[in-house]
Amino acid sequence: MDKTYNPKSVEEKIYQMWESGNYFSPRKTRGKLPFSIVLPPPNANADLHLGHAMYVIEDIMIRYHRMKGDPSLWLPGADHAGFETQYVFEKQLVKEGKNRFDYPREELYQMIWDFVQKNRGTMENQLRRLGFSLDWSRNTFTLDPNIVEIVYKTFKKLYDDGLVYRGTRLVNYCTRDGTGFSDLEVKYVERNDPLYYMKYGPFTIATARPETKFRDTALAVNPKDKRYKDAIGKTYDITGLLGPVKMTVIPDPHVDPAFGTGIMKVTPAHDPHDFELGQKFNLPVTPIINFRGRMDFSWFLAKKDVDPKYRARAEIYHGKKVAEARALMVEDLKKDGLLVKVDEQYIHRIGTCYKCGTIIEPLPMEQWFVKVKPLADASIEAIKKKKLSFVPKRFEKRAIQWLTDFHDWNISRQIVWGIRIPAWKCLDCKEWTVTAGSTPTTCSKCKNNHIEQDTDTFDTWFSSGQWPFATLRVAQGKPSDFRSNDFDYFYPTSVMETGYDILPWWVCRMIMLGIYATGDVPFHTVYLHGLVRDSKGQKMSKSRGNVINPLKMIDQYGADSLRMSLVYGTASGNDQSLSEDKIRGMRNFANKVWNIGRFIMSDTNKFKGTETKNNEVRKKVATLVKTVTKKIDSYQFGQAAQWLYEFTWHTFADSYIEDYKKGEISYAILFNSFIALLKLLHPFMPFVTEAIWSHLPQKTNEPLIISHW
RNA sequence: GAGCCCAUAGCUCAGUGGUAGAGCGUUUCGUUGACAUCGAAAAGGUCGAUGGUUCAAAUCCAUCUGGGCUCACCA
Repeated sequence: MDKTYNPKSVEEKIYQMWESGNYFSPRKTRGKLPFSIVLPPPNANADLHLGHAMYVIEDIMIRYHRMKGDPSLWLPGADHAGFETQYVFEKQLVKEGKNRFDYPREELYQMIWDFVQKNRGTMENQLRRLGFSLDWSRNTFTLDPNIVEIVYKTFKKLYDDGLVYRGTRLVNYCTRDGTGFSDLEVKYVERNDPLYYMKYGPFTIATARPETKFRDTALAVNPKDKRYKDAIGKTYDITGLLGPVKMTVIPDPHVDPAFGTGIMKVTPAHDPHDFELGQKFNLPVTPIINFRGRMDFSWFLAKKDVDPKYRARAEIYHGKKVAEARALMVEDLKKDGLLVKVDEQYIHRIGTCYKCGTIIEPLPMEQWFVKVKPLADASIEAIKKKKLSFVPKRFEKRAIQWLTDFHDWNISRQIVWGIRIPAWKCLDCKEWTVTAGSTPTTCSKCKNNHIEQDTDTFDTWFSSGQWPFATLRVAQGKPSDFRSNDFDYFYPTSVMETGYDILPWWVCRMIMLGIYATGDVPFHTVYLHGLVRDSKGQKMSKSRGNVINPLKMIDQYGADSLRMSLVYGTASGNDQSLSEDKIRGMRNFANKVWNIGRFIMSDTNKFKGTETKNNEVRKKVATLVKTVTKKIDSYQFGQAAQWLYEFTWHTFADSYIEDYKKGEISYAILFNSFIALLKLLHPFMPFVTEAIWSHLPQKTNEPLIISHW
């Protein structure tokens, strides 16, 4: 054995030994309670970052349960990450002076497919580098045909049950990326924008978006507001920038009398609240902004006998970008004497695209929506009935809050990279035919054969939301296995371990879709880890230049050091700061363990003496086993790691080895204690412990990974 | 407007009813066989503030202060 532990020389060999020995594949055993975790599938085409390295917690649980003898399955997979991936790909296209519209759909899809395939192996090998004991024989990808089939089935079932519907709603649309989003993809940012007070017939209204006022359909006031009580129900003549219009005043209890002038313009086509109000009062939805984020005055220009002055104005506005048009209109308002005042101090929150930062336009669009409430209600019930618990507990409240607040979920995306929606529109009767994946030849309503498939794809989270049951239904063990279908044996899975930041995006959706599709929760425990930040507590990001690359750290200090750093002294749900110093410290610890092993190997039975401390050692080790077991069982991995670190270094090395040299402890006791310690350390630091194990004289040839806890 | 989290040694964080903990850093000493990726020793905190519950509070409760996060249809 070398004087210092050299991770590079052993890690790859050991991982190969594990993998080729099939130790990662569980043996399904009748009468034994299985333990299963589905790995949150990383983006297939991206490198791993430290957040992924946090899955070490899953490896600790899996290795622990495997050693306890539970049939333990950790199921790997990759996510096609629809929009995220297409976004990265498009950026590359732009660099080459092209864009996505230069290619037909099929060609673009194929190009992205190739792009992803090229990068796919990297991510999986990086998971191996971390020492993750994933069962690669069950590896899956969200675009595997058999996974897609399951996603289609769920969609069809939802459709048949009336839980998926096609409808025109205001959709969060990014005019730069050219797709609609669900509510979760909208990032709200605080901004200071001018609030314009303008004359509006007999009234004055305040608005931050004067450009949409041409398609106002009503005025709204709070019914309790005495100032406008008499106006409700009446229609007024109003002269705007494009001439006279008629506008009726409607009551709306949501109007805040203290805001602006207490009277609000209603624009159903461009404001979510106005849209709802419009539904209630039967107002038309009349857009004035198109999907490229430009003003659309074609409805006005199409009018006959319009005052040439107004027509000229509309021609100027038409086709201009929103911000540009707004500036022009404000000038014109001034000219016409319609601008009363401008509040420059106005601060509000506007929706932006979480990816590119472009202002999200709420635009009326026909999309597929999931009716969330029934699904959410069933999920809340399951949580309240304790079929599902959260670690730490506080996230239960948060999950319920999310599930309560969800609006209907827009699952259509106007991108090609993803699972194309299995719905066909009849060009004659305009009805939709939905299948579970098969291609229909005729319209299900009018039996005509003029049908065309929807060009949209599913929101990535719609497929990954089905991940636990989809992967288990697809992954089959050997036919000879007890319960060859993994789903029957491993579902519901034991634990879902992931970052708390995707609780609403992913965890809540998995609960909803899992219960809906299988009748049972997808997992019993949700363990949420915190974000990994830099040593100053700042978020790691490329632009800040403070990103720690996990692979680089493994190269430098070994996988065990990185693993231990991420676990040691951390608590569930809390963010942690990680510094290279800490990783270095853990590298030293790995070396310490190595050298204890070296000492035990080289210095056998030399020292004779009174052996008065044998019992004390025996007792202490027994306590340690109990404590570490308890900590792992209660998901306190950070504390388990601390106990192990403390005992190994400051009790075993500093005291026991010294006492042994004095002859106060027998070699047999020292040796057996070390064996126990190696086992306890193994889930946390699998490589160094397995390496030492292979040097120790053993009765069996069994590797440490399957030794008994 | 609502909710959640954090505040403990110079730095980063564990601990959560019973005499204050770790890692890194600092100071002093140590060159021999497990390990300098080491060892021995030391300095350093009235556990954010105030009040309460308790025989006992960093730990439970209330209020406050500072920092962070999330949600909400403020036009």
